[in-house]
Amino acid sequence: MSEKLFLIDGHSHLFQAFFAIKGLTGPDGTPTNAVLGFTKMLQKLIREQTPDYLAVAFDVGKPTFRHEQYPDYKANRPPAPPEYDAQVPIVYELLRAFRIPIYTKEGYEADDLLGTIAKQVAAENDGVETVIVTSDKDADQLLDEQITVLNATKNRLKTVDTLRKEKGIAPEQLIDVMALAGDSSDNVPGVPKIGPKTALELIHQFGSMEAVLANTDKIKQKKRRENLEQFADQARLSKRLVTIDTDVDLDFDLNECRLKEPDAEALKELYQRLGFNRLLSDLMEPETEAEETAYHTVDTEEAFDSFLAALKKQERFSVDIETTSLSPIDAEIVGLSFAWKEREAYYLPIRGPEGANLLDEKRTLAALKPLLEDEKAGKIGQNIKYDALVLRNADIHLKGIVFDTMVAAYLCGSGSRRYNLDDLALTHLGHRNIPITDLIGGGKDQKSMADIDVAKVSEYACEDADITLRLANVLEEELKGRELLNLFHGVEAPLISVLTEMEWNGVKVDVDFLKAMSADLDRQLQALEKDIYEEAGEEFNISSTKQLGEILYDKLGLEVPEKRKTKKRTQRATDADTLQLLAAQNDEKLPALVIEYRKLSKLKSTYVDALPAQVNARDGKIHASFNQTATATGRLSSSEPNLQNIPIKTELGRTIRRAFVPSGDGQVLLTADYSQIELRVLAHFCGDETLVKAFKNDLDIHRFVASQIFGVDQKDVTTEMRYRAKTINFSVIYGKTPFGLSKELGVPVHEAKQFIDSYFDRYRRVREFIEETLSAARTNGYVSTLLGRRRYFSALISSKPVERSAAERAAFNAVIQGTAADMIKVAMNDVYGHLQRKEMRTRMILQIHDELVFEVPKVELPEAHGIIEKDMRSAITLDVPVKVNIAVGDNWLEAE
DNA sequence: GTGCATTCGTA
DNA sequence: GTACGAATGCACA
Repeated sequence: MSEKLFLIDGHSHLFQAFFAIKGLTGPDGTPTNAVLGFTKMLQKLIREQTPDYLAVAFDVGKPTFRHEQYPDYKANRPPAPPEYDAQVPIVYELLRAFRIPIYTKEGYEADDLLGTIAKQVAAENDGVETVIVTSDKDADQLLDEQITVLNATKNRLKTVDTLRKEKGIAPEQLIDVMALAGDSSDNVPGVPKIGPKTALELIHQFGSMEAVLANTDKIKQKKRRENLEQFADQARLSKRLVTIDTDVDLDFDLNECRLKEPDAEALKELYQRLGFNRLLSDLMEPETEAEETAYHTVDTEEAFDSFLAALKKQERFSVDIETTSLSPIDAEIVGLSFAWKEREAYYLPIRGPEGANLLDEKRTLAALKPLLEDEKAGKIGQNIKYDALVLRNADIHLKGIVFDTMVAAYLCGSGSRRYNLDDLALTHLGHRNIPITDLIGGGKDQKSMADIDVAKVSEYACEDADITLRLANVLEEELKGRELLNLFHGVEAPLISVLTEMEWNGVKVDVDFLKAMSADLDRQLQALEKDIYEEAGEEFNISSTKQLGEILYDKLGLEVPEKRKTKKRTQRATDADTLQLLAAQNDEKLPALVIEYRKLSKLKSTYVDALPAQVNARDGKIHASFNQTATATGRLSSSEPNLQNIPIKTELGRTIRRAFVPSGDGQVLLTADYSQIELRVLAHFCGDETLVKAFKNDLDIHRFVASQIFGVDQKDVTTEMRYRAKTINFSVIYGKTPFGLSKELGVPVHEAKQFIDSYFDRYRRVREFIEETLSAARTNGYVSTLLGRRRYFSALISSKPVERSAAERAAFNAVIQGTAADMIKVAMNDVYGHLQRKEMRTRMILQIHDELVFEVPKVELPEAHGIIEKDMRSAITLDVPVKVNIAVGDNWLEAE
């Protein structure tokens, strides 16, 4: 078992704490905020990381060797505030009380000392791993097999591997990247026009800075090449500045750093003086376990056998899986925890540090598989879709999902939008969990759970299973009280398995097609960029709304169109509508060019370049997340990437859909979308005879409404009339105001008001239904969808008209949008069930609010078509017919 | 680095 | 006017 040395960059943490905590002083008025933050960090580090050795390094404010090379080094740093300086000696005192050695050396920064110590320890002590604790990313250059870098505030551990994964380079190459890019906060010059991204690209391409500088002839971009040639020496200087000196002449003794018990008396005295009462009381009496729990680690075959026998007897149990990754598709199982009785739980360790007692992965999973796949054994989880996906990776199809605390809490609709276990435990159980970040950190490069001490993971995992179980019991009652049990057990819980399967399936993407498209867009963008600079008379960042505004309104002197300030009124608007106006009102070509530029760069950055980066290397597919607890109305959302906003409205944009293809030979894509679902829902709810009849007769609803409000025959409806009717139809669903409609249609407000009035005159029931809905909502405090999904509102009775109207619009819309969401969710469950029972190979791969996309083996096409159409149409019976349009093609573009 | 603001893609 | 998520720039610490 190797030993661990933790080397802390003192100022890095002290400074962070200084800004993170505000206005804290001791009894005598001395500022103590930074000291408190530092102390907490230190305690947490000692508690959770169990260092064997610990040392802290500080900068001393004297000029360093870097200043000698480059007097402007860090010249733009404002001096530290006096409240900060005053706390440095206190931290020295604190560290002495903790009996932790402090290292400083004139002329050097803390980084240099940490680097020197780390490399020295690595060279001289085989068994000692060094962890550098800092939030300064410069330290990443020190990474090697025995040296890692920990950000203690974020609890994120960097290793050679994570650096390679993240940036695709080795630690020493990082120096070159930083040298080329420079660093504005340290005033390292770098090479002009080369930022971190470009620098990384160059190093990828050439391997090192010197190689870049020697091969500038291979660089296409003129300006970039010139800069690299002209500023080569500046790059070399930058490299000297950013390189951490690992060869400082320093008296270092590892033995001095061995962690000792703190000097309790000195610490007590210090805490007292600083007024750290909480820490003081912790020091006096150890924390008492508030709740008696029985958490067990099952780490032998015998223990597992009796555990499994007990588990089999349970009607329902909670399950939680610890893994090595947040992304289920590449997660490896670290362990599983189970609970069926409150305050009791079991943890099955599968992976752990060297030497830990573990269960065999294959045998354990094989033994659990029948039970996990047994529909009759009820599974309870927190975000159990994640666990289901992890198990799916191990070829276990989790069945019998009866409760998900995250989904239940979402349905109960606190509107909090945060449904993580820790918050739920706090609000529903008054229990404070061990935060996961305490164990493995947060963010995207978390420390691997597999490297954490099994006993610790066990405690954490058992708590999770236990808390999940206890939460389920509480939330089930809450659902009941809100009459949400049917919606939960009938729709949302079954949907979890459907979403699991959909995410697991993923969607195949033609990367080559997108790559070609990217190159094409790139050429067009470069040409546009050139034209724009010419029109503007200077180069600027076109993507910066601020800079663009300055060019348009200040330099070119264009007049700001009326009502064209941005929402928060911080700037003058430059959105597409505004630019369109500017183009129409002025002689300048610039606005139109910028519109075009924006269009292309949006497509390129958001889709054409972003999608290939999301493709999973193992199967060439994108596995987006379909989130069940993200929206206020009951819709799903999609993320990483969002596959619910793939372009369709413009010719160029929609060609992106050509890249979405079936994953196997002999398959096609099938799309099935609800026609006018929200208007049908509206017609159903309000029961307006005319509207209902129009749908029963399968009329073009916009044309029909146009003929009625403009008083002409349907055959005489012009394109313009239909367009206006369509806009009004949508306005109704979104909560109409004459003002908004006038803007949308480009007609005067009074005219827009006339449209709305004549709409409501014609469809009286719609107006009445809106009034009834809002009246009930004011009484109840919530609105309900057809299946009883609720959304709560408080602003409906606000005395501020702006707030009140906004709430009214959202409330009414939530009924319509939410009911449509209910319908497609039911349809998804039904279709999935049917496909499964018939053992078909047709797979659901996407949901876009009113549309489902499947990949279908051609031989199954007729049957799949029939099932999908029927299940979608009959998901919920309305008083109007439900229409489903189905199309088939070799890719998503052709299947529309 | 984080969070806000702006913009823009979808239903 | 409803409901989202992502990319970008930029000010903030």
